[in-house]
Amino acid sequence: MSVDVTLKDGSVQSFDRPPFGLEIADNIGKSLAKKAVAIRVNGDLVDLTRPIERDAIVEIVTRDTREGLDLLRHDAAHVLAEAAKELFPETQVTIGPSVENGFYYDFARDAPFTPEELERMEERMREIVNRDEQIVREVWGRQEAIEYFRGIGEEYKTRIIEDLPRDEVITIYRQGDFVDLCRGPHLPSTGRLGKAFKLTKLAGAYWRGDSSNEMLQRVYGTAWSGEKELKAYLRQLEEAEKRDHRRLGKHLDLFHFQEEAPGSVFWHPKGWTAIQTLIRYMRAKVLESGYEEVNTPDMMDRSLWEASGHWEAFGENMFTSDTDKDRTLAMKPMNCPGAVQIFNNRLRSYRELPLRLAEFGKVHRFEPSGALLGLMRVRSFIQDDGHTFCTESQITGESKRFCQLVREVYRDLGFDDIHIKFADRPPKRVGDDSIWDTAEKALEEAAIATGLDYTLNPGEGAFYGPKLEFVLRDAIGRDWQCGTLQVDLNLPHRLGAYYIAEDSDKHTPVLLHRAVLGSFERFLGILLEHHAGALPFWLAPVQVMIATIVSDADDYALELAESLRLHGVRLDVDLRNEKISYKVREHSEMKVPVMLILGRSEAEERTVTVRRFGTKKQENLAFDDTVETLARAAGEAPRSAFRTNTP
RNA sequence: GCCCAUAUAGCUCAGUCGGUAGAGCACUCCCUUGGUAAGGGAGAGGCCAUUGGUUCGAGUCCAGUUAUGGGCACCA
Repeated sequence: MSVDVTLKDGSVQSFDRPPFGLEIADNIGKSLAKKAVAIRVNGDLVDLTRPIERDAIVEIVTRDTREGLDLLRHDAAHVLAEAAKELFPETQVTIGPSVENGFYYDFARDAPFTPEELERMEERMREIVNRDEQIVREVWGRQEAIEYFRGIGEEYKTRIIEDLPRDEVITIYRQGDFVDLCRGPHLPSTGRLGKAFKLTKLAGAYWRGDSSNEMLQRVYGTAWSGEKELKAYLRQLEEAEKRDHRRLGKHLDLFHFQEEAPGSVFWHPKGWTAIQTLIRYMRAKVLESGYEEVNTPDMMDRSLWEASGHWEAFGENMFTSDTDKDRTLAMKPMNCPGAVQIFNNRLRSYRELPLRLAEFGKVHRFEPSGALLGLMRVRSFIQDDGHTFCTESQITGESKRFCQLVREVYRDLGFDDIHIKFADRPPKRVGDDSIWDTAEKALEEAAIATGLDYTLNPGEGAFYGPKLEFVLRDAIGRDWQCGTLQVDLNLPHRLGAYYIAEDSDKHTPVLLHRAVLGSFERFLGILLEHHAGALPFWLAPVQVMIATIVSDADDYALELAESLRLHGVRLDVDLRNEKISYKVREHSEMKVPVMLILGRSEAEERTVTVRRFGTKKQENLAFDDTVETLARAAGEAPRSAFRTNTP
């Protein structure tokens, strides 16, 4: 019996018996064999140690590919499980997949692991790698597997097997004395894992991801194809930590949190300036896009929330007040019911549609304590909210208009890498399928019209309608979901909204909920991390710092400051008795976009030395030119503004 | 909400075996007027998150609470 395998380059290797992936790799080259982690046989990933029984098209998968790395990480999880079982035999294993940047394994045991035990497990993992144990695949009978795992007290593994489909082939991987249920494939031996891994953290995690189940002990680790990659990853973590908006918020004196108001921000003057600048910008953009701005009450009677359905669905996350003994008032977690009241306040004609109401409303949500995270997840925040009342046939046009707005805003704010997620009908929903058809088609058409990438999230829509979600990628490659467009086929009806159509009858409008930035608080957090704290000129709380070299220049500095201030430039003056290098250092650390440096010669010649953030270059300008340039920059739209922080 | 960790000066952090709290930066004052990332000196600043317990004695050990962080669950 002979087997021919065809390689990626079209060449063929012939064997007179079923070959192993390892042999094929070896025939191609030693270095490839060294990097190989699996082989792709007619499209399926297969162990390097498994014979290839018949002719096939094959491709060696190496550790430096996406798939190879996943496999490597999965192996790391197995080695971790082996280490845990050796050290703590009473611990039960459950599941251990590869994840982005690494892997984890969930264990069941009475007491959580301690940080010391984490270290011991990592040491043991290195021993297991050094032992270079063969990893052997075996096919077992279903009953045999259940009895085996039950016999050794592995209840979770037993349950996993019991829940597998009847016809599933049960495969077992054996490495040393450790035997685990696994689909595979795996490396030929533990030695191939290499040294580029590290256990990183301990966490609790619910069995099967369900909070009503017991909590397991999760051990996270990271693993890479080589030590260079591991180091690069650890460096990247450090970089992300430096950009952490919580650190920057403190350092740049933007905001703080304190115990008395968990999840709510104390905005300092500089932080609030940035927020207000963002709001001003968004206000101009939405007015330009055909919205009118409204404002609705922060607290409204419980009955309204019952009518809207919020009380039942989200009541547990709403703050309430019983100051008035006779009624319960609730803080708004969303602005939409208020917007509907404005729509309902008088009879509406179809001629008014689409009616676009924008609201920069502050909402309060009682988020679970464990969910709070700096500015990213808070209990009260300002939304750049908007509600459009329209007819079914207007959904497409309105959606396109909104997608256009989102694109412009994101581009203005410096985000060019954007994609859209389209969430269509969930199994449980309200409304006829025909109107879902219309709504989904409208959103999809609008998404396509943007020319941006979009992906389908099947069944992820809200019960009241499908939605688009706008995701942007920041400077260090992280994705943030910010904008959203949701069609609501439910709320207008629930709150009795209607308009008089051409046929003189009452019709229920469709409501579009939409936000571009989402929450101003969170978006500023994203901007801070994106820019590593160095906000662009138009957004910087302090745009210009005037620093003197000698006190003889003080009067001149104050004159320049006054002139710039009159032209709308946000600035500070540093007349302190300090050396100029000291001042430069300090204001550079505060990431002020422009420093104007004044010494004796500037004062005498009525010039200004300009130093922009991120560069050491100095520029000497006349007094009037400086004022004019900076005044123009301060008045300009964000995108075209004085780009000072991109050297 | 659940699991784990953490909480010391405005900030970043040290504090051994339980014996009355320390550094650097920032701040105030003095000297220095110096040309592009830290000039020098002096001073002030702490109910060691909070409540209780153990102890002759607690920043330190134990328990509760709160907040924060990392995860899980949640995210209208």
